[in-house]
Amino acid sequence: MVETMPGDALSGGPEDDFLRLDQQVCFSLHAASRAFNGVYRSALKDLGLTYPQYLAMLVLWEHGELPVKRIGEHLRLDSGTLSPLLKRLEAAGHVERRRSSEDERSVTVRPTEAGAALRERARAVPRRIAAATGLPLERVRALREELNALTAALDSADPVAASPCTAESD
Amino acid sequence: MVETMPGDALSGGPEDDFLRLDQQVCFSLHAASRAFNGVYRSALKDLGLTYPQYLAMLVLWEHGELPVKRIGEHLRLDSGTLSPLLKRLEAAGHVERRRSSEDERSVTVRPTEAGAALRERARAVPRRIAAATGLPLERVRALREELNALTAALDSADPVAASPCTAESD
DNA sequence: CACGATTGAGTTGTGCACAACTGAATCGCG
DNA sequence: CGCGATTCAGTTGTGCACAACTCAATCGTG
Repeated sequence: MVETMPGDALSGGPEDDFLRLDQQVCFSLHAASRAFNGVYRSALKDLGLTYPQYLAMLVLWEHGELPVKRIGEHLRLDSGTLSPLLKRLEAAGHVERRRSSEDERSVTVRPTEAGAALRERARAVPRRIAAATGLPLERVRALREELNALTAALDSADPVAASPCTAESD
Repeated sequence: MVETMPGDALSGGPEDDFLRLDQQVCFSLHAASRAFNGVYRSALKDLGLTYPQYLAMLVLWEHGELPVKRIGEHLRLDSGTLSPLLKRLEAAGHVERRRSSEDERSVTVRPTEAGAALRERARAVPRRIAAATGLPLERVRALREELNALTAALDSADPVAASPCTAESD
């Protein structure tokens, strides 16, 4: 019977280095994302928003009024995630949803007055987050660029998750 | 009645730049994490593992046998997340759980033979992921370092999410 | 030894993410 | 015009993440 002990001869190949390195990258990303989420959780508690709800409000504050579809494009989320999220934002009085009269399939979302007022209170949030990162702004900017490039690469490499028409079909 | 139009005079302050930049950083991280998840979803489909389950198996493959507590320390996850995840891994026949005889509170988890065998098939995964990132290994390593530093900073800045004894109490 | 505090795993409830699907509205081509 | 294909929002089901909690085992100190 073969014992698969850690550090054994069985796990000495370069494949395992790959495995280990790889694990670090994706896991670091995963952990950093959750750590950010935790800090936002604290920062947003006063506003009664979760982090994804905050992202949705950012989009709406910036664009004023958008169909669900457009919000999804900004956040890279589909209706399966957005519909319940927006319903919760509506229940909390932050947004208003109504069917478009031009296209009855579409639902237009926009901040209520209370939702717009919330923006003022949200102004304090980014400062807290920036302080928590402990990084200079340039560093943050560089990191952002790299992550965006990485996301684009991953999306285009994964024909399932990416937009169906992204891959060249010629 | 005040219209809060996008790009209006109301949103011209430096606060909004902060808001916008901030949104980019955390959101980029969030999006990259989800993009990674999507690629792993494809790569792990054959193995019948989700991405978090894969992470747990990586830890177990490396260490051979661990109590739930230790797995949680490696992955930065608590029992609320791990317990159901490990039960699913057990139901799939990948791991075995049993109460420690030394400390009846503790549950020791280790790969079954089938779970250990799965490792061989998992060796193909990192290559696929590395290819999908389209980044050279050095770049990946640098990114990992930065993300780890960021996570550490965020954890220490958030007294709730971090270890209760992290903050100095003197 | 006794008893309060702590530790470890598990459960419950909420919310996010995503695949797969439904159903209605719209589009487009014959 | 008519009818199949597409688009959009929403629903369902599964799984992860986390807060708050339960409960039993263990520890520490008197």
